[in-house]
Amino acid sequence: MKRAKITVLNRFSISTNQNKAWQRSATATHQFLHCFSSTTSTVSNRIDNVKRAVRSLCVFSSADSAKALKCYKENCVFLLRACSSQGWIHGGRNLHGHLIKMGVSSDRSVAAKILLMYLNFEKYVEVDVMISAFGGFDLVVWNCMISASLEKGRVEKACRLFDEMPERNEFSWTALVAGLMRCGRVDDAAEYFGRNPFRDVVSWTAMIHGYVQNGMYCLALKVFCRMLNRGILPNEVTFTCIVKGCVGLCDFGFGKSVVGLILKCGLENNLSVCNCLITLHLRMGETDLAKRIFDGMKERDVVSWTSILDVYVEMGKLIEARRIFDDMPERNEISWSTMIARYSQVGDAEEALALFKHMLHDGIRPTVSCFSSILSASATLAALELGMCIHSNAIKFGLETDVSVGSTLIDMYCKCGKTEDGRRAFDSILVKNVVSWNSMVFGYNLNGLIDEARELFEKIPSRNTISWNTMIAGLVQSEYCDKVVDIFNEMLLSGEIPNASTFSSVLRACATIASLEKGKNIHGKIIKLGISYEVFMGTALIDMYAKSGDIESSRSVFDRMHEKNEITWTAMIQGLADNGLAMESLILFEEMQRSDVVPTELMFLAVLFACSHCGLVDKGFRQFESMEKIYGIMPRGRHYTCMVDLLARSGRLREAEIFIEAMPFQPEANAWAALLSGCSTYKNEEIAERIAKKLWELGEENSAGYVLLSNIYASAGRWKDVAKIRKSLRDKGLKKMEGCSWIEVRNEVRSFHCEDGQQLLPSGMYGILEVLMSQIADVQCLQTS
DNA sequence: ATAGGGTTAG
Repeated sequence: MKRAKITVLNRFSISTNQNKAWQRSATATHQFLHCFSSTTSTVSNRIDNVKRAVRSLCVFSSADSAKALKCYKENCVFLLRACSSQGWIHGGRNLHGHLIKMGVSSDRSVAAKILLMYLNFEKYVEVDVMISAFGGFDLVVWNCMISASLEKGRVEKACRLFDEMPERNEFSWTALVAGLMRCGRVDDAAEYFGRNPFRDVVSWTAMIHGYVQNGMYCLALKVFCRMLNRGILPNEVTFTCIVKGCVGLCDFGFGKSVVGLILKCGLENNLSVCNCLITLHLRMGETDLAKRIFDGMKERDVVSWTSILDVYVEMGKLIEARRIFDDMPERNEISWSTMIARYSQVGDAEEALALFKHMLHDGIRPTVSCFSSILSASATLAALELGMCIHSNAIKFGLETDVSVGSTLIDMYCKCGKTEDGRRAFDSILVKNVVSWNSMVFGYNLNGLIDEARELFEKIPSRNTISWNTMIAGLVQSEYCDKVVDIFNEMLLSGEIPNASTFSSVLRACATIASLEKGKNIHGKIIKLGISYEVFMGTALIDMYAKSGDIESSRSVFDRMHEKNEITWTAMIQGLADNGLAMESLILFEEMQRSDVVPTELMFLAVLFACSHCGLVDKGFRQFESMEKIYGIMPRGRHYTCMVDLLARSGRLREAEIFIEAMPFQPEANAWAALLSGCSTYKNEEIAERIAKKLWELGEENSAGYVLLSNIYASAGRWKDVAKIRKSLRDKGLKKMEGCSWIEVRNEVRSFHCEDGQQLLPSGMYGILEVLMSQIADVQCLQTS
């Protein structure tokens, strides 16, 4: 197709004496042109191509040398293929009419292309006409029929046609093998290839390319070796396929041997071979060699330029890449795509959009991937207006029904908070795949619409691991943790294998409900499946064990993890501190400081918490001061609250009060509460009242402070003040934060709230509670006596 | 003669 295109351009440049010709075929060409411009008025390049082509057609009429006839036929073939691939059925019909008028439609080279076009459009009346023009079903017609059936994905029909053929030649076999490969029917293709009596270089290449196409690079390499052993000499097409296979497999050792073979065959100057060698060397990390190949090329085409553009893009040299892009003699949709994708990736959505507009202006039809990359940039930046602009263009090109464009549209709208528009994008997708379903479920989850997510999840025709992970992560995020284990079990029943990402969500849920039994069960499954302690999952395990009170298991997971990030360290340090092992927590923190990990804000929170629970006031202060001085981390409200707690717990109430007063910003309500709590422990009514006054003045909406103060009054027997506080709590509409406890009974978590009546709980549970209460009382008796 | 195999991005 590309060669034909160049011919069209060449013809255009020599078409000077064309007036007479133009008049002669005026009606046909006019109709032809009109047809194209009316159906594709938005795409200027199609019209330009057609205009050029029609002019070339006209030139032929005035200068009918053999050379011109050949050119003319090539132009016809180019146009017929263009009509086929672009789905321009009206253009195709008109062109056919034109060819009849010019008396070339019965030429077999042209007729075959017309036949293929009608087969592609599935216009069987016209197909019959063309077949009778061939004089019935001859070998060429059969081969065309097989090719066309496979193009449409009708594998069974193609095989039937092939099996029914009276005789077959090398074209029949290769058409079938290549077509089966294109349809992903690798085994069938291999079977037919084995039976092929005409195994020439083209058919071997078709096999090699088929394996590469289906990502089976290893097999591609094996077939290539087999071909060499049979003494078949690879040609330039074989080399382009096998080099692509080496790149896919990252087998650069094999790649180097292939380069040697290319030199032996004397194909090192072939254009296509050089083009793929640029990519091979880029992927091998030999960017200098890649550049040298490009520089040494005698002839370069748009693929060469796009390949070298990619070298600079991959090296992260965006400015140089842009310079190459601007200087390129010719750009195609892939060159544009490459640039736009890179600008989108680095978050320069504005430049991506500018290039996108420029591309449209140049009459290049944007590819699906172009839309996807620029839309995902809009999604990341939550740039709704930009996304909508791209969306309108996708509609213009009829690509909003495409599954991958649609999926990125869903993502973009949902990340911008426009869930309904996301749903509309979802509904517009013509043929949905699991990615589009997952995107929509993710979108609902993202915007907290957990019921909608669940409903849609149930409707997914064939779920994959990502579908389950998305749903599970959504439930964890929306804090429906008790439902997570149920859905996880459902996943296991469905036969889907969970991965590290699944486990990290499920463990987070177990940690939240502090369900050690369930957590251990999950850990068992992880071991059974042989999943290694990858960072996120390992950290979730540490957190689950720590939150469930099994700090020994938590630590043992931590010690067995090979790769740790700052979140892992934080989880362990926090876990130790929370479980009363404050000293161990501090020791671990110091161990971490000696390694390369830089402490974070959250880590300091855990450390200060540990200090406060150990009564290590001075150490706490040293850490607090080191935050800003050594690590440049500004302490936040929560850090100050920890410090207040540290002082208050050790009875240094006045110091705590001064510390709060000296804070550079408004303290958290919890800071006052911590101090009040200290006042309560050390029975200091004086400071407590001052703090309470502050709380009143601030109009603080935090109930904990009031409750604490009322407790202080209660313990001092000041019942009038207690009543006053309770009234003010009621007046402000504040409710005492509801306490909640839960236990696990036979693999089921049951939660209690203080207001739960007996009817809400199964009988028998209260009996257990009574036993527990008496055991607690016994322990207390022992301790006091 | 006509019909079969290709390289560049994500």
